[in-house]
Amino acid sequence: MAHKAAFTAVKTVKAYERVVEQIESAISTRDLRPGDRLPSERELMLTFEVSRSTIREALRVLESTGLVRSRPGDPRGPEVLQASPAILTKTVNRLVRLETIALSELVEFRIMLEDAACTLAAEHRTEEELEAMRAAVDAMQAEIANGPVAFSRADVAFHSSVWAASHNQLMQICGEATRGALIDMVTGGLDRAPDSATKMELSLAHDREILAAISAGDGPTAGRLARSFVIEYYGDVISPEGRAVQGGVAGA
Amino acid sequence: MAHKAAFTAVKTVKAYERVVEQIESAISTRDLRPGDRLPSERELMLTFEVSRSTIREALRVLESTGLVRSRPGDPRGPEVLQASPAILTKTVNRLVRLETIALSELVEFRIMLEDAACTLAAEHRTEEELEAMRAAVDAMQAEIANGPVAFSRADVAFHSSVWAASHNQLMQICGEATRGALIDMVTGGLDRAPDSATKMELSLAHDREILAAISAGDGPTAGRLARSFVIEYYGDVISPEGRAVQGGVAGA
DNA sequence: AGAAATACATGGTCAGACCAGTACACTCTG
DNA sequence: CAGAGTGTACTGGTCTGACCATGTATTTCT
Repeated sequence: MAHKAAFTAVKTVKAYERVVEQIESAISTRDLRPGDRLPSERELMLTFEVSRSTIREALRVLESTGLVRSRPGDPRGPEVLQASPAILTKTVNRLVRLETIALSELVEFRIMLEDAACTLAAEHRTEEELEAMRAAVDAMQAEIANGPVAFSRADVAFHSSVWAASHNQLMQICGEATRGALIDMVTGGLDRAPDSATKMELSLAHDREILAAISAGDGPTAGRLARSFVIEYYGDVISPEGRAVQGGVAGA
Repeated sequence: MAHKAAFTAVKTVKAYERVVEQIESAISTRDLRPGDRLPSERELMLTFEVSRSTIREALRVLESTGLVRSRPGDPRGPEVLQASPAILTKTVNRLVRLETIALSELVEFRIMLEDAACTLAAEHRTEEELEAMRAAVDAMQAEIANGPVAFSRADVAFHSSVWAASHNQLMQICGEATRGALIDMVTGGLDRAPDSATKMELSLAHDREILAAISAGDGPTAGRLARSFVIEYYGDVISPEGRAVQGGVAGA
């Protein structure tokens, strides 16, 4: 060996991975926007100079990532999708199910989110958003008669309206993701539907309290209330020592 | 129509999806455990009675989900992997980048995370983690002489150790993601390296304060400190009205 | 002009082939 | 008998070419 050259490691990059890489990067640079169409598989194999199998494998991973959707028979080609927290939910779910992430962590995270969202909502909400939240609470009231499932759906809608009022998309996204994951994990899909009318009334009362604080612009109170209600709600599913119960409540 | 039968919607399920489904479910029921080997693609195509392309597409999505890894030439077949939150990081990152998120929202989110992480760290940290944090702070001290870039790296390491001590992987992941996004947005990659020794000293002093609170097990103080330091750090880059500055500081 | 039938390209799946690479058993050697 | 070197069978990665059912867009017919 003449030179002690600074060679760099050579990693075999699979062809389909490079296809994924390029398309993904085109999406993240906004060269491809939601609603746009990718060329057909047969065209892609020409531009990337690979076989259709390779193109298809790339499309499958893009599809599993939620970036793209292929529909058979559509001559316009695969569609670029709008990014959605749904995929996040699925991933979190899997991790919780595989016990890589403890349920208590999820609840902790949820507490923090709910606190922050309510705090911010109290400070940033517009009149329209306030109106939407009031309407959501009224809807909950109305849905009590229609049973726990309908009520839970209305409850979810209320919380969504709060997140929207927080004016923070990240919290909205994480909120959606954790809600989805918690629902699936805790009850297998029923959102811990309150089993009795009194429980529904209680939930409703809680939400009314929060709404009042948000309406009054009292961020700290809104946050504290949200925090304690989540703890109450999920108190029975967190770890025995009650890890998630602690954590900065600090309520004066 | 004789009967008004309760037919259920029929969705065309693609073949590779059913393969994914079955393997994934086998993993989540622990029928397949990390380290186990899947049959080779050629065997799988026999047991599932589909072509190899279909099997491969299924394996690609499982691989992109981080559940499985295929290596060429390995006669033992694809390996079932230990589930890891790393995959979540990628998803969160993509979401943060794809969603047009205002800088102020990112900072807000960051404030909330840092607060919660420090609060939790103060309550859950072990002795070892405390030691790691002390070591990280000492490293920062030492790196001051080596310039802002080295110092920033050490600073990041300290915060990582705090997140680790929070025992909440979700916060850890979101913390990493927001840090990355903030670095990209604010400076295009330089992590706002403090430009003067005095600024470095200031950062170090802040971190020492936080560490002291964590060490004392004083969650509320640790959280409040973290919050105010992040605000101070990013105060000049958030929106004029200082939206992100508010929000539940509620410091006594 | 509106409705019905058609044409065509698309994605989903399959079969069969070739190659480079790895794990493992085998052989040769000391 | 132990260790180093060789071989080989089978793996995953990629390609070609084919068939089908389906959805869109055009054409045709009324």
